[in-house]
Amino acid sequence: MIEGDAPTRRTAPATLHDVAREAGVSLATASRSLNGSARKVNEEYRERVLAAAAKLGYTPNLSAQAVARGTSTTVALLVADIADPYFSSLAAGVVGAAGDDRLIVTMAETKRDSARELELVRAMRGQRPRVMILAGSRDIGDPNAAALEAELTAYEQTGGRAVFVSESDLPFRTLPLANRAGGRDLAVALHELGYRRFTALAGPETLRTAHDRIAGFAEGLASVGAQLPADRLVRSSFTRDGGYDAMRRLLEAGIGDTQLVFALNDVMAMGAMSAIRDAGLEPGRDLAVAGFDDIPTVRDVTPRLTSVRMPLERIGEQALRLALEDGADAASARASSTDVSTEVVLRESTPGPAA
Amino acid sequence: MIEGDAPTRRTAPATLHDVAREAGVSLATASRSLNGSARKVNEEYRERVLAAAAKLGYTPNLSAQAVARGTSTTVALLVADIADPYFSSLAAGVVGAAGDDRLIVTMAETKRDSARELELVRAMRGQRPRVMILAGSRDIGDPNAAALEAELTAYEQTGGRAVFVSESDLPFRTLPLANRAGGRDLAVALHELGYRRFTALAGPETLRTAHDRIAGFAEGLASVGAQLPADRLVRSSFTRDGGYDAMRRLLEAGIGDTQLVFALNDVMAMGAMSAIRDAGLEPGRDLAVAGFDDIPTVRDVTPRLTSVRMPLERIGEQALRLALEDGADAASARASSTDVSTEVVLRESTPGPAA
DNA sequence: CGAGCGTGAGATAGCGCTTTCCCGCAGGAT
DNA sequence: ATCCTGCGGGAAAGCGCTATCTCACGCTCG
Repeated sequence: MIEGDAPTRRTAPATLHDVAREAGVSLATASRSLNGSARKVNEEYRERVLAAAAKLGYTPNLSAQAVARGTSTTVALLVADIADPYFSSLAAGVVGAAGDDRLIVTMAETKRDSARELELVRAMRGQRPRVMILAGSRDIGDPNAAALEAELTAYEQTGGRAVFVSESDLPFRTLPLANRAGGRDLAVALHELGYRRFTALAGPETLRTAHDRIAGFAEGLASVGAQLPADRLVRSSFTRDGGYDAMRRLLEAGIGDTQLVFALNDVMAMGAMSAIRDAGLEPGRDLAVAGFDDIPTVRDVTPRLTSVRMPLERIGEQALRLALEDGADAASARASSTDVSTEVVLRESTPGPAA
Repeated sequence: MIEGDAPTRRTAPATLHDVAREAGVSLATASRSLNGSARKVNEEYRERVLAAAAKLGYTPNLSAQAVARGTSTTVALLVADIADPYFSSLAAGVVGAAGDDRLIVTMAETKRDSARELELVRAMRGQRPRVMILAGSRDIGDPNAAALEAELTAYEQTGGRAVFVSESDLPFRTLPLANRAGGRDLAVALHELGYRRFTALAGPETLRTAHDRIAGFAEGLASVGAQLPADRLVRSSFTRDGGYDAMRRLLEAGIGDTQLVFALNDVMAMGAMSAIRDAGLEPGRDLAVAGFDDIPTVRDVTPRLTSVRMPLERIGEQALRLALEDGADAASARASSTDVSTEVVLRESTPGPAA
């Protein structure tokens, strides 16, 4: 047999069949030995199978298992932007929790486009994932909402479980985030520090998360007799550059008597601080800034940023748990939001107004 | 038929079989219509099938396709820590590029543990991914290296493609990162600014990436007649907290005549800057700081951080491209590193030594 | 001492697909 | 007219598994 010294050729991966033959047992026995089925198998056989599997470097074909079993071990995760610390922390939580349950997570980016999101949901359905976690925020009045609902309803009818992180109007399991309460608490805390006149750097008007945070903030101010006038809102995109840009425009238009700028999330706040500096002012001293989310890096910016802590990794874990836990109808299945409650963290970016 | 008003029950997803029946054609025809096989199918039949598929909300079962075709459309991505901006940017690049090719990416975290990494590679092999991207840095003298090599060799023999991002000693496709050259350029640039006495905040001694950056930095200094004494190296973990901690220890021990601290990556640098501030000093003015990677947030810290730009998203894309492109033997298959070349970005954290 | 039974290994029927292979049916060449 | 060819639909054989079913074997029990 002159195969020469040709390099080892491409071979098909070892199959269960190969293992069974190598061990001299039936396919059924091999399968039972390697995955701990309900049935018992003779210890001697079991060892033979295990040895054969190790020898051949056998790894069960997950796809085949999924087909045969009719269930997969996949978790599908949809985020707006992976590079955004908010989503990457959340993803870390999901991936971590999934690993504990030996689930595999597949991930895709919606890029904040609901049409794209819809398309992705369709595509991911093909994986027959056990759960699907939608972490991008919802748009109010999203024209694709109905289609998305239909798609997810179909998905759930076929045994899947959809979970939204943060409020949605859709009838699926939801991990509510305390955006509103957080906004409220922040407003009260800032008021207590002595701040009275605020301007908000808001995300797109339709973004549910942005809406809730602003609404909460306004409520909080109202509760202490202050207010956030409607003209004190600058709209932009929900990103770092959006924050920078909004702040720049605000400064150009004149900040009036604003004492504190509330950016609706930390990355926007960081952009805003840079814009403030680029205008020759000192954030914190000349103009206070507050953010939202408390992403890790806000501890390392100067001045350290006041924010509302969202336990992002934990939220990711909880989202998966919520999806996995059985029973209860979707409507009532909202995680106890105490688990993911927020907390205002006051730092140097809000030193209190000049005396 | 009295089904009552029972809520719609859980049903199995529509199968290709259902679609074929609905359309009144054979399974084969349905399959051919929905996936554009080599064979043509009568336009009228095709439309009937497409209509039936739409009506039933059919989505092809990817697992079944993978089993039948013998190939998957999965990309497996291994990173050290998803929440780390370095890896999340890289992941964004991979996910983006994968989306263009209609590939699905599954993701796992090694937590910088090579034993865990090995285990994950094994597990992911079960998915029969088309490519596997290992993005965590290699350890020099990693005791699991041989086992990893064996595992990946087996993987490639069965038709998969493994790619390392950044240098490894293992014989697989590699996307080399210009860690050494970047370190060299940085050293020269800093020297040119007038800095002469440096201390490095290094990652673990065994981390290949850290090693290369330091080595390049030392080389760069040597090339201009300066040097980095061996006792000017503080070891710690490769994270933000590692940077903070190393800097704290350095300050406690006394920084001597050090003019500039070179943190081996940006998150460490950010930690270090916080440590400097917590010690009552002003980064940039009292002690210059330089980082590496140029992650997005370094534009927003104060002072803005001097760094070496690594086009992370692009690197992620390239890694996938490299994995996908066929031909050539693994050894020679290294991406042209010009595509992912680095660039020193001087900013305010290195204003030049006091005159 | 034979019927009944639990045990556990093996054969086999799927799971939802793809992809041969087979065949009947035009249409062109002879 | 006859033969061959190309075309395209359908039957069916897998793909790598799991789970049901079958069945031989060694027991216990009356």
